[in-house]
Amino acid sequence: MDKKIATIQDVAARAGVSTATVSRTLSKPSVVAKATREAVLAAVDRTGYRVNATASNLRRQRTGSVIALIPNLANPFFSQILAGINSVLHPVGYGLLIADTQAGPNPEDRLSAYLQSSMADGLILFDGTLSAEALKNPGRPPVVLACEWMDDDLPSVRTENARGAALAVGHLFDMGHRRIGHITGPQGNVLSETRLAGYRDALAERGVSTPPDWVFDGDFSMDSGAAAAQKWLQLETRPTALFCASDEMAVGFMGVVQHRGIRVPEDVSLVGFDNIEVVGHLSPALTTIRQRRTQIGEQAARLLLDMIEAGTLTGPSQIVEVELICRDSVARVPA
Amino acid sequence: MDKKIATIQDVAARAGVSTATVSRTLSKPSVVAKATREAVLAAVDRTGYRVNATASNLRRQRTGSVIALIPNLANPFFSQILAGINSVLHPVGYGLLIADTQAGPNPEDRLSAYLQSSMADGLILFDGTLSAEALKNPGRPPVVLACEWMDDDLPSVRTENARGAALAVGHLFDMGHRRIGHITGPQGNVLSETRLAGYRDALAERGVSTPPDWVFDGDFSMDSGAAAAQKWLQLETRPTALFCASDEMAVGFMGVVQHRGIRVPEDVSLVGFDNIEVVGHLSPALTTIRQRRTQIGEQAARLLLDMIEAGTLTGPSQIVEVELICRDSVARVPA
DNA sequence: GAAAATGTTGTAAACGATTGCGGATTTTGC
DNA sequence: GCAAAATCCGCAATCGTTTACAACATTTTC
Repeated sequence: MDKKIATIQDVAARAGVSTATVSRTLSKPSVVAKATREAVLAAVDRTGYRVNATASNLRRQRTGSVIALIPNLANPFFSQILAGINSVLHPVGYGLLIADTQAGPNPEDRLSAYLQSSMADGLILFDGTLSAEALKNPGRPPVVLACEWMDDDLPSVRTENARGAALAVGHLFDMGHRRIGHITGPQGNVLSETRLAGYRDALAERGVSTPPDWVFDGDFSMDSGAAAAQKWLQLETRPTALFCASDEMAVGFMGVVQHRGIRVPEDVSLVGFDNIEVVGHLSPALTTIRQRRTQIGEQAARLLLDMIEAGTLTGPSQIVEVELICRDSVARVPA
Repeated sequence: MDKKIATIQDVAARAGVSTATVSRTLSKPSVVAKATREAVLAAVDRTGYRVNATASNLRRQRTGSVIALIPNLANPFFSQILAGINSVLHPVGYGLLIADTQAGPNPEDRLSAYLQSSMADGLILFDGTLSAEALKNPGRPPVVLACEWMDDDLPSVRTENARGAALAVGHLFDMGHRRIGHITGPQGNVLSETRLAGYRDALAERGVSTPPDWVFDGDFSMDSGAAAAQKWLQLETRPTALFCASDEMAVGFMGVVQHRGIRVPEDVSLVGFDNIEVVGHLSPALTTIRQRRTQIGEQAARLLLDMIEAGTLTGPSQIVEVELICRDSVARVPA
């Protein structure tokens, strides 16, 4: 059939009009007369023409895609966010390119490269630790930060981290717990620090004080949750409840303590953060703070599109709500 | 500083050469004289020039990206594969576009759209149920199937599904189990069917027969594993062991039976499939069949690149090895 | 020392679309 | 019935590269 892929010229010839008219029929149908429009559409149909995105993008001085820069692609936390991003990008004709910042040697250089590469009309950045010089360059494409954020005034979409921590700790307190520990995220990460601060504030507010060795260093990974469990086991007086800065760490923690025969929640209560899918299927199902990942992705994409459209480098940061999901990993402590 | 983004013209002017020479310096440095080369590179440096990918792609009749078509982006199973794909694509200058096939209304049309969209030089398809007419079109870009495969002779990269099933069932048999059930993947899916067949063959080979209600319909999701558990609970004579066609279903199953106070593996043994990260942290840690997801991604990407390079629509299908990972979810049955 | 081979660079034509401008043609207003 | 306005469409330039071809200079070969 189609020996070659049809170009706009072929369509124009077939419909007996100029390429300009074909182009207009496809992009602004209202300006072309009904009869011609139909002729053109018929020709498009018969030739199986699809506009060549590359040529179109070149002429329109854009790329038609945005890049999501993710610290670690293998982390399932991001997949749902990507789905959210894609769901808004695709309908308006943008493609989603993905790249992991931590895969290569020096992440900052790679960010710079992406910023200048003219490969995308905008970026969504999931790694707040990156702060390339290139972000200062006024000629760069728009960037929005998702989840994390930076001191600079880059627009961002993030969740109510402090409130999430407060909800978690408050819930434990309300259930009678007074010995409440915490497993942190990686040092230097804004998420970790905000959640840690939220934990401290919530305790202080209620007049509860805790020894320093009840906060365990983690890095959001299951392994680090497991490591925290080892430390917890060695404590002479253990906290009766833990607020974990990520669900994954809660899973890691629960895995090792259960393996030791310790019961959750009877012997230790746990609250996670994120509400990743698996934690609802554990036994016990994990009580956690829900982050609406799809919504984060959607809002970040929408914000970025607006910025691209408006040709601006700034925009309104957005906060998405968290929610406490009560399941079975928290026990009431008898007074 | 840089008021406008520099073009190849700017560089040429600055270096006092033609644009052709600049282009050559950047792509085939060997053909330009050392002195000119250095002058050009210096000019590139001073102007901060980066080649405009869109223009380059247009001229070279390519797009510089490949699309990964994934049934469900929110499924963490794929993220590691994507990481693998990206790790081979990125170094050679290809971008990775992602799209989910099941997001919109009619997946087949969307596949066709992607095939014709001239948005990518090739596709990696993770959904073997799609069989668009467009695949017949000789003008389409190369496609490789990953994980799944089709009756057509599309090249594919997949794991040893049958052998995986055989390993799982064999292990259960060796541990003394004779009442072995199965939770299947979605109907009509090649993976489901191959694993189911592998399960049946392994049993037949050992002269074990099982009633039909010991194979439970699932769809790879945790929820379906949980549903299978409900059915299993209602059986009057229950299998003492289950081979689950996915880890996620094993997790779902384990969640509900443990919730009912049934012990794994003392009361029921489980073997999963995939070795997703979380199952190593459960209590008990899940015995499973490992699929090398990163490797699948890498090989699929490499295969596709070769096909793009060679301009062919076919290529050598590849099988990647599986491995039995013994953990704590299988108990020995006393003779 | 002429002819041939080799090496280096520039000229200019693509690649396939979009769009400002202006010329026809039709409609509207009076 | 005629000028003005509106509508529709084509011409041709343009986006930023790459690359066939030709031109010229320099060596090599015999």
